[in-house]
Amino acid sequence: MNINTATRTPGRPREFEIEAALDKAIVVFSERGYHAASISELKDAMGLAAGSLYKAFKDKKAIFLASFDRYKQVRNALLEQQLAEGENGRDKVSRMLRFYAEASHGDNGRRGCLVVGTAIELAVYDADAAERVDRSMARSEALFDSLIREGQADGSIPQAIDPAATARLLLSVTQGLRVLGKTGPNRDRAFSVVDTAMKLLD
Amino acid sequence: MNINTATRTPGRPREFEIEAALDKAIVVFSERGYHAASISELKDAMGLAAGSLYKAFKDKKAIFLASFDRYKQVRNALLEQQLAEGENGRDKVSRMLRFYAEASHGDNGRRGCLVVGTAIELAVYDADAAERVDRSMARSEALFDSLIREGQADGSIPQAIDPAATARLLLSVTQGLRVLGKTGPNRDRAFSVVDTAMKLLD
DNA sequence: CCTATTAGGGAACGATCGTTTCCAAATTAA
DNA sequence: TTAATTTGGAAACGATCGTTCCCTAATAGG
Repeated sequence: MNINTATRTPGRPREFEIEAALDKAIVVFSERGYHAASISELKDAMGLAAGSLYKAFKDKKAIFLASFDRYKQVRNALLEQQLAEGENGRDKVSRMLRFYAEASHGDNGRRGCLVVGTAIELAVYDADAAERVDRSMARSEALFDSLIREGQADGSIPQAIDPAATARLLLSVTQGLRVLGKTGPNRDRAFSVVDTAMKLLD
Repeated sequence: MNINTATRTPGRPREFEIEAALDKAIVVFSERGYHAASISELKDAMGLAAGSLYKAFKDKKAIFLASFDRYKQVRNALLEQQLAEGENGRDKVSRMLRFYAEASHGDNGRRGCLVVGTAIELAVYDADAAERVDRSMARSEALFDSLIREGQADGSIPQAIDPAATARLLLSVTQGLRVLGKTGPNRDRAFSVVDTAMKLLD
C-alpha cells in the first residue's frame, strides 16, 4: 500500500520526472529548432525510449509545446526574481533589459530563445504555436509598460515618456538582442545596447 | 548558329531563368523556413522537375544559399533606393528604420526575413549560413553608423550621440521588428516603434 | 489471489525526405 | 552528319522521419 494512494493512478508508475525530461528537450529544441530536432535526438537527450516518450506525449508537437510552456515558466520565475530586487521603476526596466542581454551572448545566446525560434519557425502555420508566441510577447510588452508607469509614479522616469510606445520599442530591442545573440556577439556589445536603450528613459 | 555564340556553352540550353526561380524559392524558404521547405515544395514553386533542380544546384543547401544571396541583393537595392532620396543623415536613418517597419507587418511580415530565419534556424551549426548572417548584420550596423555620422556632419543629428552604440541599438530594433512581424502586428504598431527609436537622435 | 491498467523499451511500419539515375531532347563544335 | 555535352523530366533509391505495436514489468483495486 502507498502513502500517496489518493494521487496515484492504476498501472505502472512513471520512472522519470516529466519536468527534468523537458529541461533536456528545451536544450535540443532551442539549439536545433523544431524541425531539425528529431525524435531520435530528443529521446537520447531525455534518456527515454521512443515508446515511453509517446506514452507521456501525444506527438512531437506536444513535446514541443510542453517544452515551450516549461521554458516560459522557468524564465518568468527567473525574471520575476530579478525584478523583485529592483529599487524603483527605472531600475526594474534596466534589470529586465539586462536579463535579456545576459541571455543573448555566449553559449546561452547561441542556444537561443524558444519564443523567438517558435515565432520564426512555427507561428506562421501553427495556431497553437502562434497563440503562445503572441501571449508571451503581449506579456513582456505589458510588463515593460507597467514598469515604466511604476517609474513615473516613483519619480525615477520622466512623465514625458510615452509608456505604451516605449514598451513596444523595448520589446523590439529584447527580441532583436536574441536574434543577434545567435551568432554570438560578446557580452559588452549586448550590454551596450541596454545602456543606449536606457537613454530613452532620461 | 547563334548570335550569342561567345557566351553560349555546349549542350542543351537551360529553359528557365535562375533568378526568377530563386525569387520563387525565397518565398518558400521565408515562410516555411529551411527544414520545413521540402524539395517537393521548392520544385513545385519554382516550376522545375527534381532532376533539373539538381542540375542547376548542387544540393538543397546550395539552393538555399543562392536564395539568400539573391534576397540580400534585392533587398539591398531597394534600401539604397530609399536612402538615395533622403535629405540628410537623420532622414536617412528614419528611412532605413521605416524600410524595416514596412517589411514587418501584414503579409510581408508574416513571410518574414531570410536573414533572421537563417540566424535562428541555421547559423548555429552551419558555417556558411553563419558567415552570411554575420556579414549581413555587420553591414547593417555599419550603415546605421555611417548614416548617424553623416547626420552629425550635416547638423541633423546632435554631436552628443554615440554613433557606434546607437547603431548597435538600431540594429537590434530592426531585427526585433522582424521577429514581432511574424505574428503580424498591424502597421501602426510597427511604425510607432520607429517614431520612438528616432527620439534617440534628438 | 486475479484483473485492469499503465509504463519501459525495442522492433517494425509507412511516409516522406534529399538525391541519383536514366533516357529523350536540344544545343555546340567539328 | 556525327560526337560531345547539357537540360528536362520522371522514376527509383536508400536513409531517416515520426509513429505504432508488442511484449514484459510494475502498480491499484477488488
